[in-house]
Amino acid sequence: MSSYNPADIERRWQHYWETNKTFRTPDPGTPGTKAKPKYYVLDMFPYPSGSGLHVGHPEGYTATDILARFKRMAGFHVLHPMGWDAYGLPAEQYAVEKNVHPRITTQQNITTFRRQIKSLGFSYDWDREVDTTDPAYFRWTQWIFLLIHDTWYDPIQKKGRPISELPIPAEVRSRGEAAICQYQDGFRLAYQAEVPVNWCPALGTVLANEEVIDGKSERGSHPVERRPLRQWLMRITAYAERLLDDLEPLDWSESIKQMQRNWIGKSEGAEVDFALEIHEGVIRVFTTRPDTLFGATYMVLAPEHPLVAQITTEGQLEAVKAYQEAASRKSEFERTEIAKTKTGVFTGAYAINPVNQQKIPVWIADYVLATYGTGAIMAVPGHDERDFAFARQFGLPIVTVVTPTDDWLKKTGSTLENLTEAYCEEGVAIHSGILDGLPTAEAKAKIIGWLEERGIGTRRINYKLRDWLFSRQRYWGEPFPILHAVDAAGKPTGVSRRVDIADLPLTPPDLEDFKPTGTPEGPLSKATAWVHVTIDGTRYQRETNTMPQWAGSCWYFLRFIDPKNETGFADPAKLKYWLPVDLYVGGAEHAVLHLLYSRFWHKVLFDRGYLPCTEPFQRLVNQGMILGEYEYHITPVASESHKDTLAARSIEAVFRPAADEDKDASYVLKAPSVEPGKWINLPDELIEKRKGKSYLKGTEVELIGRADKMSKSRGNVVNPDDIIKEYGADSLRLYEMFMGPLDAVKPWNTKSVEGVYRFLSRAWRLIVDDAAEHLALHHAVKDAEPDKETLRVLHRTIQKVTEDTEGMRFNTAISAMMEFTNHVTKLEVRPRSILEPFVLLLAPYAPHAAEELWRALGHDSTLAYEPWPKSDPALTTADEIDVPVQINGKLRTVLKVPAGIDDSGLEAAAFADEKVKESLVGKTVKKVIVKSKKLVNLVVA
RNA sequence: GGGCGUGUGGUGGAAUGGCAGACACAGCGGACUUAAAAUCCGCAGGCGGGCAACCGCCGUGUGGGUUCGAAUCCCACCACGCCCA
Repeated sequence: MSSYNPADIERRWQHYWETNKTFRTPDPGTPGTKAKPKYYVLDMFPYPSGSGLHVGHPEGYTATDILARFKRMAGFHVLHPMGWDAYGLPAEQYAVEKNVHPRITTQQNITTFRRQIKSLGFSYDWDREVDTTDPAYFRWTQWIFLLIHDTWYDPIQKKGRPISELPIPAEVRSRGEAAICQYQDGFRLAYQAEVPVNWCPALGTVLANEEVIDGKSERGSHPVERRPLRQWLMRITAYAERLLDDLEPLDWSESIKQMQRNWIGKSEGAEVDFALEIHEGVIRVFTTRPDTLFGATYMVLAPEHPLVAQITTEGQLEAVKAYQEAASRKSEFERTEIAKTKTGVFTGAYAINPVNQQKIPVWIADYVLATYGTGAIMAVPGHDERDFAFARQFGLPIVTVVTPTDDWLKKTGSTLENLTEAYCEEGVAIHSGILDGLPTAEAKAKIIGWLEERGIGTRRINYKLRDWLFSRQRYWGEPFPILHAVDAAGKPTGVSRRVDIADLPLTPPDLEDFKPTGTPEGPLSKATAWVHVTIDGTRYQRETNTMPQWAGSCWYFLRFIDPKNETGFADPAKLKYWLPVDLYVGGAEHAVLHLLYSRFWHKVLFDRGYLPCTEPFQRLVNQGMILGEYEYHITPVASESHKDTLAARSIEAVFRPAADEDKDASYVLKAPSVEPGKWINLPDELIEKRKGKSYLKGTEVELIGRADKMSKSRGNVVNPDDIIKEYGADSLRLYEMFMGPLDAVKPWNTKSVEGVYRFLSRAWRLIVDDAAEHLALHHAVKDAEPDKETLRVLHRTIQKVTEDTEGMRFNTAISAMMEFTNHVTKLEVRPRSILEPFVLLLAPYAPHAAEELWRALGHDSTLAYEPWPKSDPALTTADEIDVPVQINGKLRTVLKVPAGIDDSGLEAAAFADEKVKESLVGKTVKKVIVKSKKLVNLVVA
C-alpha cells in the first residue's frame, strides 16, 4: 500500500526529527554556523488553556514554520523556539472551583498543547522550551523585577540608571538612612503607591486599565469598581517618549503602530494656573487648546481633587460630599461615557481667568479624572463637546472664541453668537483680545509665550498612558521578591528589603485553599509560615501580591536564546548574536498590552547594559482571525412566517442568540445530512441570488449569509485534532495558508481542506507508484531531459514560490505549486530533474509529505538543510507571448508574437491583424500606445 | 463620535494602472465501474443571439472624477469589521 497515507508518514517523520534532533539550533560559534546569517523567527507563545489548541493557533505557527524551514534551506542559521505562558487566572479559577492545584492543571494543559503542536510537525528546537511557571524560569523574572526596582529614570540622560546613582538632596541625607531609602523609593521604576485601582470583587483582584473593557473585566466580564489601594506600579510613563519615538523605524503594520501611539496618547499643550478668588493657591490645568483660554467660562475639578475640601463653601458642603461619595463608586468608563447626561456640583468657589480677569465658577464633575493631566480642567464649552453638554445642563455661559467655517454653521444651524453644538476644529480666534485674527497654531504659540512671560503657564506635553499597575491579589503568579519589615507589634515600619539574588527563585508556598481572600490581602497571606521571616533579628512579612500574567511574557524571547543559563537570564554574547527578533507573528489582540510592556522591559534592560538593542521585535505580523463556517441566517420574524416552507424542505432553523447588545438574534438554517440525525450548513445549491439578495432556492425566504467568530456557545469551533485525523497535518497546514492572505480575517470551510488534501495526493502520485506494495517511484519518473515548456513551468514555479514565501504570500505560493502539479500530471515522462526541486519547494509547506517524497526519490536523510532551488531567469520566459490589443481601451484581440519583439514590431503586428483591420474600417487612428511586450491600445475616432 | 481597514462569481480568493475572476471549494457534463466512492478529462461571471466553433452587450458596494486605459489612483456616499472614546 503506497497511496498517500498522512497518518503513517507524519508519525514516522515527527519521530525522525525528534530522535535525530534535526531542528536543534547550535549556539553561535559552533562549527557550521559561522558563515551563516542568523534569523530569529518567533511565535507569540500560547497560554495553555484547558480547551486545547484552536485552529487559530496553527495559523501563525504554520506561517513562522514555513519561514523557518525556508530560511534554513536558504542558508540561514535559524532560531525557532516555543514555550508556555502558563501563569494566569483560568488555571487558578479552575483550582478554586475543583480544588486541584493550578500546577497540576497547568502541567496537564501544557502536555496537551505540546502534543497538539508537535502533531503539526513544526520545526521548533524543543530543547529550548520554556515554561513561565518553572522556578528555573521565574527566578529570572524575579531577577528582572529586582533590576527594575533598582532603576530610576534620569530625565536628563533620558535613560534608566542604578538607584545608587540617584542624587540625594543634602536635606534628605541629613535626615538619615530611612529618609534616603524613602526618597529613593519615590524614584524607582517599580514602586508602591496608594492609587485608585480597578477592583473586581468577582475575581477578588485588582486589574490593570488594559484588562478592563467597557467597565467590565476582560476575563469573565465582571463589574469593576474604583478603590484606593496600596499597589505595585511600574513607571512605564517615564519611557512614554521613547516608546513612541522608537516605534517609527520598526517594520510593523501601520495599524498596530497607530494603536500603540493612541494608547500612549501624547498631546501637546500648556499648563495654566488659575488663581482662586478668595483662597490661597491656584488651580493648575492642562489644556491642548490654550488658544481657547478666553472662552473658559467655568472650571471643573475631579471629585477626588485635593483642593475640593479647601474651597468648598459651607452651603455646598453637603452636596459636594454626597457627589464625591457617588463618584468614588463609579468606574472610569461610566464616568467618561460621552452619551450619558453630565452630572456635577458647584463648589461655591470662584477662580479668576488669567487672560481676562473674569470671575468663573469652580465645579466638580466626574467626567474629569484625577489621574489624567492635573485632575482639573478649564471648561471651554464653545469648543469642547463634553464642556458644551455640561454647560447646557447647568446653564453656564458659552462663548465662541474660534470662528467656525460657514459650512459648519450652516450644517449645524448655529450662529457665531449662538452655537447649537461645540465647534472643536481649528479656526481663527475671535473675542480673544490679543489673539483675535490668529489661526489656531499661531494663537497657541502666542498665548503660551504670554503665559510664560507672566509665570502663570508653560508649554507642556501630556500622555494618556498611566503607570502600569503591576500587582494582583492572586495565588498563581510570580511572588514579589520583596520583604516588608514589621515592628514588635507586627505593624509594617514602611521599610522594605529586597530578597538576595542568591536566594532566588522565591517559590510560592503550597496552599490547600486558593480562594481569593476577598480583601486586598492576596491568598499568599494564608501561608503564614511562608509570609513571616526573620533576618538578622529583624522581622519581615513577605509581599503577598503576585505579579500579573504579563510579567513572564515580557522577556521569554530573551530566555529562548539561552534557556539553560544558571548564572544570568541569558549570555550577553548569545543575546548580541540573536537579537533582535527578525520576525514576530501573533494575534492582534496583543497589539497594545504585551507588546508595550515587553518593549518597556527591553528598554530598561538595555539602559542597564544587559541588551544589545533598544527594540525587541524588528518585524511584526499579525495573523487575521479565523472565523467559523459561513452560515445562512433568517430573522426571527421570517422563521415564523416561513415555518411551513422550511418544514416542507426538511430545513431546521436553529436559534442563535445575539452576539452583542446592539445586534439581533437570528435563526441559522441547517439542512439534513446524509447521516441521519445530523445537520449541516445550507449547501450552496440551495441558495439563489436575486437582485443582490440571497434566497432559499425557489422560495421567498430571504437569507443573511455570515461567518461568526468561533465560540463554544455558538457550537462552531473546529478542533485541529479532528482535521489532522481526517486529512493529516500537512493538509491542515496547507489549508490554513491557502485560505487567503495571512493578515486577513477569513471563514473556515472544512470542505476546502479536501481541496488541498487532493493537491497533496496528486503531488504524491506524481512521484510515487500508489499501486505498489512498498514505497516505489511512479513508472513515469525517469532520468530524462524535460521539454522546454516543462522546464519553463518549473522555473516560473521556483520564482513564484520563492518570492511569495519571502513576502509571506503563502496562498499564492501554494497556487503556483498546484499549477505545477496540474501541468506535470499530464506528462507521460516526468523527469526527476524537475521533481526534485519541486519537492524542495513543497517542503516548508507540507514537510512530512515532502520528506517522504524525497526519500522515494532515493535520498536517505532529511531535506531540511538541502539548498533552496534557484530559478534561472533565462528559462522563465516562453518563445511566444500573448499581447492584448485594445481599441479605445476595449479588448479586441490577443496577438501571439515572438517573446523578443520590439515596440515597432508589436505595433506593426497589431495593424496587420485581421480583426484589428476590420475594426478600423472607416476610422482614423489618432494615437497608438504600445507598452513593451504587454499591450497595444489604438485610439480611434 | 473619532481612527484604521475591507468591499471582486454561489463560496474562499487572484490580479495594485494594461486580457478581471488565476488557484481552489461547491456545481454541471463525460470517461472508468454492475454500482458507488476515488481517480482522470472537460464546462463554468451575468444577460442576449447562434445548430455550432463563436459573436455582442453589461460587469469588481453606489455616484462622480483623473487617464489612451481604473478592481487598482482621487473625491463623496453606503455597508461591514477592528481599535479607541
